[in-house]
Amino acid sequence: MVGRKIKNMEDFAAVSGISRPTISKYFNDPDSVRVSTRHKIEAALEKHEYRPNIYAVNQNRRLTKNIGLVVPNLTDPFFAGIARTIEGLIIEAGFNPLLLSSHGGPDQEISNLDSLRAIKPAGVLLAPLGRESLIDQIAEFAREVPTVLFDANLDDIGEAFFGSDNNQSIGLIVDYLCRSGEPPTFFELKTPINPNAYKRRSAYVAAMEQLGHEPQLVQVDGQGWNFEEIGFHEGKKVLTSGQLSTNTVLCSNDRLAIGLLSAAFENGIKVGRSADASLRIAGHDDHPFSRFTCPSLTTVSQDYDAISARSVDSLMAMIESGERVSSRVEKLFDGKLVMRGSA
Amino acid sequence: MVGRKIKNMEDFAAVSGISRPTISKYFNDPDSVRVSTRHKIEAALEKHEYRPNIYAVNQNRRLTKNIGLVVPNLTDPFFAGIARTIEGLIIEAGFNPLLLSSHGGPDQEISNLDSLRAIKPAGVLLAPLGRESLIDQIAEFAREVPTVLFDANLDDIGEAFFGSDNNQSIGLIVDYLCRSGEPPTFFELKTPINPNAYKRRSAYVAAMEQLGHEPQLVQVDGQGWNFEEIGFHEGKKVLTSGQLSTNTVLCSNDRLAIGLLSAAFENGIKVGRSADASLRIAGHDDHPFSRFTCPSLTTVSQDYDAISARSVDSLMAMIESGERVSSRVEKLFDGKLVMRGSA
DNA sequence: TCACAAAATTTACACGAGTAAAATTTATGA
DNA sequence: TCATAAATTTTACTCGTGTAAATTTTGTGA
Repeated sequence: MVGRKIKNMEDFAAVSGISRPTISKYFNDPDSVRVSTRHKIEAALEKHEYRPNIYAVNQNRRLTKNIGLVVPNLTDPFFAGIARTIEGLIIEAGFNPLLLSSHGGPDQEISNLDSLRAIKPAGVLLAPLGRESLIDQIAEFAREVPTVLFDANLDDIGEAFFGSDNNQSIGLIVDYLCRSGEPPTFFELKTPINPNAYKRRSAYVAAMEQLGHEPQLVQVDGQGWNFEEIGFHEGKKVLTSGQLSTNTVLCSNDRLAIGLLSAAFENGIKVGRSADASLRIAGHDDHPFSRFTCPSLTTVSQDYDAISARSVDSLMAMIESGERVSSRVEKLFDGKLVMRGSA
Repeated sequence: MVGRKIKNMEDFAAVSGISRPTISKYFNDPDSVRVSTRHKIEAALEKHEYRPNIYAVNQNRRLTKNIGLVVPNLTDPFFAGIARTIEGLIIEAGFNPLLLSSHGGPDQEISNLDSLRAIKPAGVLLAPLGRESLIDQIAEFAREVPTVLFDANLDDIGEAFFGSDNNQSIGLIVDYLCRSGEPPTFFELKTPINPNAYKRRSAYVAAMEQLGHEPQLVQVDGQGWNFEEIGFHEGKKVLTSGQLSTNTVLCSNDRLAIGLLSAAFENGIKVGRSADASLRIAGHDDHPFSRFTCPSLTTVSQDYDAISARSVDSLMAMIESGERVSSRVEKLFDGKLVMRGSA
């Protein structure tokens, strides 16, 4: 350890015997300097501990190494999981992820984008709220900053969208439910926030019709993101009022199903596929918790590894090429049936 | 809208008819300039849309307005909830929160602190992993940056710690369980990651002894943060092997309890406080999900509004005074009994 | 109206890097 | 060994803002 402390690149250049701009080059790409030089720098680095000042670096770079990652609601373990996966991919690609949650609110969503703007990110991965999103402002942001949407689509916003094929996945589970018992009633919110919910609704209707069954929609009231609560309260009403024309319920998402399962339990209704059960309940998403419901929840898992990977890849491609895509890419991934105890 | 675009403070100073340094003063504290000046600036701001470049600002400020917020695991809705609350408080205080999750890994925890170092934060709020945390490195960080610990304590690290009084809360629920039925067996991990778990263990032992009962510990194997999984698998073994000497189980945390409830259900064991139930299960933390387990989980809620508020307040006080505290503060908050169906 | 202290503003320089263009060094082939 | 091209390094200037010190303006009281 040398006496004098390294405060900036100048100091570090001095102790390593190399000029400052060369050091700068090294930090931007270690392979861009001569090997002998690189070794000298790395030797000095081991002795002196120096890291370029992030703020000074980013002030002058045309593009920062920051990537914004905005999810609608981190309190939902489903999004927490995706966020974690994507964070890892961003770091792997040599960038710096900045995770922001919209906490279910459109104002927070915009405020998140504003924070990101200030940070001059190289790109942004955005899972929008959906129906409540302030479309115009998001569109404007996406025009300024390379943006890729995932999970929920907004028409023509961003350079690409990656999500689940609700037609395929709902078709899959409707098919399974019909084969294995009575055709399902669809349990959902009357006015969902998430565009996927609308797609799932029509996918359900289409799948039922194709199988020759009449679609049955049970649409309950409820606002916000506390789906378990809604599933529980409204589910209780539904279960006691005899609104169900069959013994099978397909919920628009797992969180509603978790609430409904809880309601069924409290009402002494036995759920499952065994002979003595009087109700089957299925969900969609393979929420981290659905393994541990009572009974465990039959559902469809989204291929969010693929969604994450493609979203990050596509953003990286844009950033590296420095060009916006000519035509917007939309790619939907298949879900997989996860058979468990509840249906 | 004027023709020429505002690129920097210089430009903005020109169009507003004020010198640049005065503008700078204004952005640091609008009340530090003469009222007439402030009005001029604000009028110009409405016309011209200008925001100081974050990087240039932070390069020169001794202290940034950034506050790091590190939680052990964002995938756990409990921490996601706290994080959200704390984020709000930080923003309210006029700072900029940066949320990082250690994802249950000590290396990630250190790497998070390293990222924060690079950002030169005014302060950091850290909920450490606990036993696995790389103590020395965290201690070193806390010496460099004003740090307040919450949720889990590490001896003598940081300027303050705010958490739950496990003695009080475990005492509360042990007391309740003993009054209302058979004394509880304590279900926990053999080698927990979280220091709170150790405190809860000894709090349980103390509470039982005080009530004249013999403590019964069931300590299961299991690593990592997938507590539901551990509770489920190990719980199954415990339930079938007759290790329980009473019909009541107190779990070290709700996530274990959720797994155990699931195991009980699969084994056809009826849980609850009704006459026909053969097992009572209670947890600790009031996890967001414990309302929706089957039956709903009796537990103890942590006062994390208080924990969040005090943590932020205490960090702000340090930042504003610019001094480290002379003696480390530790404050524990009481939990509240949440009576539900399971016990 | 004037003197004077207090407050606000301006001047001037600093911060810690990126990066074109110029200068130097290195590698290549005869 | 030398000329030459290619690669690397250095010189010199730039980015957008903070801030101490110097200057100017403002408000107050006589």
